[in-house]
Amino acid sequence: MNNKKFKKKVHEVVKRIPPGVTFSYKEVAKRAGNRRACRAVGKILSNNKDTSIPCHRVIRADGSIGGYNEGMKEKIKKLRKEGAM
DNA sequence: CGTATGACGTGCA
DNA sequence: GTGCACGCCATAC
Repeated sequence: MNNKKFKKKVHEVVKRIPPGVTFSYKEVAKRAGNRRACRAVGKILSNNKDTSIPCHRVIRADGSIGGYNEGMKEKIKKLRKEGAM
Protein backbone atom coordinates (compact mmCIF):
# COMPACT_ATOMS: atom_id res chain seq x y z
CA MET A 1 0.00 0.00 0.00
CA ASN A 2 1.24 3.43 -0.87
CA ASN A 3 -0.52 4.73 2.21
CA LYS A 4 2.25 3.54 4.45
CA LYS A 5 4.80 5.16 2.14
CA PHE A 6 2.91 8.41 2.16
CA LYS A 7 4.25 9.50 5.52
CA LYS A 8 7.76 8.55 4.56
CA LYS A 9 7.36 10.26 1.22
CA VAL A 10 6.20 13.45 2.88
CA HIS A 11 9.26 13.44 5.08
CA GLU A 12 11.47 12.83 2.07
CA VAL A 13 9.88 15.62 0.06
CA VAL A 14 10.08 18.12 2.89
CA LYS A 15 13.69 17.15 3.54
CA ARG A 16 14.42 17.77 -0.13
CA ILE A 17 13.15 21.34 0.02
CA PRO A 18 16.12 23.66 -0.68
CA PRO A 19 16.74 26.78 1.45
CA GLY A 20 15.03 29.95 0.36
CA VAL A 21 12.17 28.01 -1.18
CA THR A 22 8.77 27.46 0.40
CA PHE A 23 6.46 24.60 -0.56
CA SER A 24 2.75 24.50 0.05
CA TYR A 25 1.09 21.51 1.70
CA LYS A 26 -0.65 20.90 -1.59
CA GLU A 27 2.64 20.64 -3.47
CA VAL A 28 4.10 18.35 -0.85
CA ALA A 29 0.98 16.19 -0.83
CA LYS A 30 1.10 16.03 -4.62
CA ARG A 31 4.73 14.89 -4.57
CA ALA A 32 3.83 12.46 -1.81
CA GLY A 33 1.30 10.82 -4.10
CA ASN A 34 -2.00 12.53 -3.32
CA ARG A 35 -2.67 16.22 -3.79
CA ARG A 36 -5.81 15.87 -1.68
CA ALA A 37 -3.82 14.64 1.26
CA CYS A 38 -2.87 18.20 2.16
CA ARG A 39 -4.63 17.65 5.49
CA ALA A 40 -2.78 14.45 6.17
CA VAL A 41 0.51 16.21 5.42
CA GLY A 42 -0.14 18.81 8.09
CA LYS A 43 -1.12 16.13 10.54
CA ILE A 44 1.98 14.09 9.85
CA LEU A 45 4.23 17.12 10.22
CA SER A 46 2.46 18.14 13.40
CA ASN A 47 3.16 14.69 14.82
CA ASN A 48 6.67 14.80 13.47
CA LYS A 49 9.21 16.13 15.93
CA ASP A 50 12.23 15.62 13.73
CA THR A 51 13.97 18.98 13.43
CA SER A 52 15.94 17.44 10.56
CA ILE A 53 12.83 18.05 8.49
CA PRO A 54 12.53 21.73 7.49
CA CYS A 55 8.78 21.68 7.97
CA HIS A 56 9.05 25.46 8.43
CA ARG A 57 9.49 25.69 4.65
CA VAL A 58 6.04 24.18 4.22
CA ILE A 59 3.33 26.82 4.24
CA ARG A 60 -0.27 27.11 3.06
CA ALA A 61 -1.21 27.61 -0.57
CA ASP A 62 -2.37 31.11 0.34
CA GLY A 63 1.09 31.93 1.61
CA SER A 64 -0.07 31.86 5.20
CA ILE A 65 2.26 30.36 7.77
CA GLY A 66 -0.33 27.90 8.99
CA GLY A 67 1.29 26.45 12.08
CA TYR A 68 4.49 25.05 13.48
CA ASN A 69 5.45 22.54 16.12
CA GLU A 70 8.08 24.82 17.62
CA GLY A 71 5.99 27.93 17.22
CA MET A 72 4.88 30.08 14.35
CA LYS A 73 7.27 32.84 15.36
CA GLU A 74 10.23 30.56 14.94
CA LYS A 75 8.89 29.46 11.58
CA ILE A 76 8.64 33.04 10.34
CA LYS A 77 12.03 33.82 11.80
CA LYS A 78 13.65 30.90 9.99
CA LEU A 79 11.96 31.78 6.71
CA ARG A 80 13.05 35.39 6.99
CA LYS A 81 16.56 34.36 7.80
CA GLU A 82 16.71 32.06 4.77
CA GLY A 83 15.30 34.76 2.54
CA ALA A 84 12.20 32.73 1.67
CA MET A 85 10.15 35.73 2.62
C1' DC B 1 -12.35 -2.22 13.09
C1' DG B 2 -14.62 2.22 13.66
C1' DT B 3 -14.51 6.91 15.25
C1' DA B 4 -12.48 11.39 15.85
C1' DT B 5 -9.18 14.84 14.68
C1' DG B 6 -6.12 17.96 11.78
C1' DA B 7 -0.04 22.70 10.58
C1' DC B 8 -5.49 22.39 4.22
C1' DG B 9 -7.99 23.50 -0.13
C1' DT B 10 -11.70 24.95 -2.75
C1' DG B 11 -16.38 26.71 -3.50
C1' DC B 12 -20.23 29.50 -2.47
C1' DA B 13 -22.87 33.39 0.00
C1' DG C 1 -12.84 41.18 -0.69
C1' DT C 2 -14.11 38.57 3.37
C1' DG C 3 -16.32 34.81 5.91
C1' DC C 4 -18.47 30.30 6.45
C1' DA C 5 -19.05 25.48 5.35
C1' DC C 6 -18.01 21.22 3.13
C1' DG C 7 -14.93 17.75 1.37
C1' DC C 8 -10.79 14.80 1.02
C1' DC C 9 -6.90 11.77 2.85
C1' DA C 10 -4.04 9.87 6.45
C1' DT C 11 -2.90 9.16 11.34
C1' DA C 12 -3.87 8.16 16.06
C1' DC C 13 -6.79 6.26 19.69
